[in-house]
Amino acid sequence: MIDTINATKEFMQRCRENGLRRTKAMEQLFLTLLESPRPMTLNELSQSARLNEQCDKATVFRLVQRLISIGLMRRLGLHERAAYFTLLMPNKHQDYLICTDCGSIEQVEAPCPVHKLEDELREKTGFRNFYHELFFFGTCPCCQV
Amino acid sequence: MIDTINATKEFMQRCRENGLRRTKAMEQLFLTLLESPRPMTLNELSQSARLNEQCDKATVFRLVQRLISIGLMRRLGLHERAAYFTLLMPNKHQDYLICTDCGSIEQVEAPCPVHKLEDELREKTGFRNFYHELFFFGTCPCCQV
DNA sequence: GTAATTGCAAATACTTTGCCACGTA
DNA sequence: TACGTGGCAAAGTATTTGCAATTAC
Repeated sequence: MIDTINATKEFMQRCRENGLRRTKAMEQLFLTLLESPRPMTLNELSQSARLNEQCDKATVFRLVQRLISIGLMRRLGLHERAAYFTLLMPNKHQDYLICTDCGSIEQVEAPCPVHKLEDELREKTGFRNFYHELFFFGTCPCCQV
Repeated sequence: MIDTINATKEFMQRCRENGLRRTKAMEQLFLTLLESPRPMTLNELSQSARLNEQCDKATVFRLVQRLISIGLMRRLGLHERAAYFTLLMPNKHQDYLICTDCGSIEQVEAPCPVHKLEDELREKTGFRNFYHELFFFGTCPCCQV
């Protein structure tokens, strides 16, 4: 709890250093995310106990945008609004390398290092139809100005 | 090329075995995906050379749904329509375990096995701001009827 | 006081469904 | 013929933007 409050203060401090203004919404957003054991959607955020009736969806959206732009947050998954689909080739697993600037997607040629952990988790967690997805993200050489 | 055609035939065969009817749209969809080195969005599919003016967006959508339901395709990423966001804690990487039925998201406690490959790829590819995301998917014990 | 931030409403964008015509088996 | 599939149009849902009012500094 104290950790959460201190972490929030640190995040707010980093925002200030990056030219953002400290607002109530910002504080509640940090507390909400720090208290959550998992990533959250914009809807979950704007309807959470701390933010609900506290601020508008658009406010949460723009706040998150700002925090992403200064490197305090990240959007998970492929960075397009649309969903991606792939064929399932039996016994062929594929990892991907994605440019966060131009959106290009390439296949990773190296062998996937996750299968061992996948087997362990399959057994330990009791999940069925178990599989994993591994994506690498970054700015590709072409997009580095 | 011949591989692509044969693979398409095999996929069509598997569709038939699962009670789906073989249609032109289905054939063009398989060819398109097999020729693509990466996953595709519904828009990319319905506007691709093979499918464009060949069939409607809704058709592609429903076709993909059917193929997913019989296990020939997969939708990448978290299975919610909305995007997920997370705070970036310095030096804290997190992998996730997600139930494809109830949508629950848990943190994976085991150490992440990807860092070595990440370092290799960072150097080899010349990408900047490099990072990765690893998700495990499956049906959690609670959702296994 | 100045510029960033907010709320509300409207505009976009992607996804999903209804309904009837059509094509496969 | 019977029923899965397709096209078109409309509905649904998440995201994004415009603008005037408000707030942090």
